[in-house]
Amino acid sequence: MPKNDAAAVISISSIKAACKNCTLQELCLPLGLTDTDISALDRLIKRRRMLKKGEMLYRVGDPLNSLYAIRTGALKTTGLIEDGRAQVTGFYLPGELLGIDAINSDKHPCSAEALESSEVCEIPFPSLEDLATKIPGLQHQLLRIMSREIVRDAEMLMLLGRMTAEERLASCLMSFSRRLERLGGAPEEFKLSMSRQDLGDFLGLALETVSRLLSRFHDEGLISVHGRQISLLDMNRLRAIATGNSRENNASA
Amino acid sequence: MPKNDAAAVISISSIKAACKNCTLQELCLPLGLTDTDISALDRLIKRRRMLKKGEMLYRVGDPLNSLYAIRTGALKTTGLIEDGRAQVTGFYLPGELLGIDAINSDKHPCSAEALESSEVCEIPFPSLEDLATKIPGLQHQLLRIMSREIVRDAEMLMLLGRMTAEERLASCLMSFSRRLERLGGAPEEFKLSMSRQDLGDFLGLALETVSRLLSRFHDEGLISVHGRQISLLDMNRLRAIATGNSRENNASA
DNA sequence: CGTAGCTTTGAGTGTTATCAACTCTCGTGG
DNA sequence: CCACGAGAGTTGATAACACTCAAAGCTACG
Repeated sequence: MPKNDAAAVISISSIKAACKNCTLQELCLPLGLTDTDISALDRLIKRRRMLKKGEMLYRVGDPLNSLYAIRTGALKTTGLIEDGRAQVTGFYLPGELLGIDAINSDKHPCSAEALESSEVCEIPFPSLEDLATKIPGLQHQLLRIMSREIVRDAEMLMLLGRMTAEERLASCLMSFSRRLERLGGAPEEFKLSMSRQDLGDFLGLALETVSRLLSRFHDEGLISVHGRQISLLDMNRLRAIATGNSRENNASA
Repeated sequence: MPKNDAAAVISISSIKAACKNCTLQELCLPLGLTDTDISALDRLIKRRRMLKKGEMLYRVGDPLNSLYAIRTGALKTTGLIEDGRAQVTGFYLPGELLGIDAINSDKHPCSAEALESSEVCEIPFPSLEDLATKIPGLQHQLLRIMSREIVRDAEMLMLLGRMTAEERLASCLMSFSRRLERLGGAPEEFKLSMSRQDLGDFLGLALETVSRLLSRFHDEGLISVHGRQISLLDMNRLRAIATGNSRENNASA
């Protein structure tokens, strides 16, 4: 059975413990640190935690104890409005850091749920903060990661505020592609780990709209869709749509 | 003439230089620092910079040299999509920190423009980072501010993704009210420093929609609008609208 | 006091949500 | 091994909310 949840996103061979041996090192916290610094960071990592699909890593209101670096799998974070409406605030892939939005109030302002079997590194926050004062490079890396999150959120604001449904979906597909490529995967072939509903809740669209759009992109030869398996067939046109560069020469069938 | 641009947002009497004497201390970077620590921080602040209405503090792509703490006035940050569409990614009031989204790439990913005459403290970032390694409290405060920004962005994501135009505007008004109150101003009476266009570009709405909605809120007795002068007359109902708690008992006139 | 920009208001349109039915997929148990 | 059922996804019809275009009123500044 080559069909493996975790492998769908990226296959990582080194299950060895230490950050030192982790393929994700270049994306994660230790980027740019010396070997001795990484060892110090290593000692902090409390344990690796396995999550099954649907399992919650933390919930809204939980106290902030640790940040989580994703090793394998995929998670989503969700905020809540009282009435049924849900907003998915983000999808998180290996090498990305979860929980930094809790630093402000010492409580998690959103919930994090595994979209597939996932493995995360738990990093006790007080220890991390303490270590960061001793290792300037680590502090800088922490600030950079938080800043990147802010930039990414700002991009989402742009997306939700000013883009059409078509542009949002194209944007989202390109984003997955880019991030997967960074992880060493094929940038034009991947399996979505989230439902159409999740995708819609992320993009501010009804799940039906997501479905219709995927079908349309498929019909137009931009992508190929088989359930959650996606192939990007025409990245250039997709990119053009995502960046709004297809508003005049719009070849809408 | 009591009508003063800066005073419209908040009247600050202490124009004295040091953070030590700054009314905004409790909102800004020095929060929770000891006197000696604040003095150290003080020595960093390069100069206070005055901005006229419409003046740019920095533009997309400018290298990150400093962060900016707002003393008086108000600014907006804007991202850009090629074709005319603009997204206002945030409005910034006194006590708030500008530029932290540039840490990730050492370049400003958005532009910042003064909405009225404003005064900002310029904080050279490398020095700040350096000092933060020496003062754990400062590092923590920096992380907290960045985390707060992430939380606020996530709230905007919710707003843009799942809220109706009505809810967005109510939300926005309540946000201004809350932030102004924190600054010591009256929470139900304020003057918007931005145009309907800016408001629309922030909320993901057409300026006409913003205008219509303000008129409707006015007619319904929720607020009073005279140009940019706003009074919140029924905060409770406004809050209910903002949080989506008025979806059944909707008293649309 | 005139002009330019901002704001309001109106009419018509379009994109996307909603409601609804049907199909597909996959896992479970007979 | 096949049938069944539940959840996920697709597709269609209809309607609403917010956009666009347009014109007139207002404000503020030179």
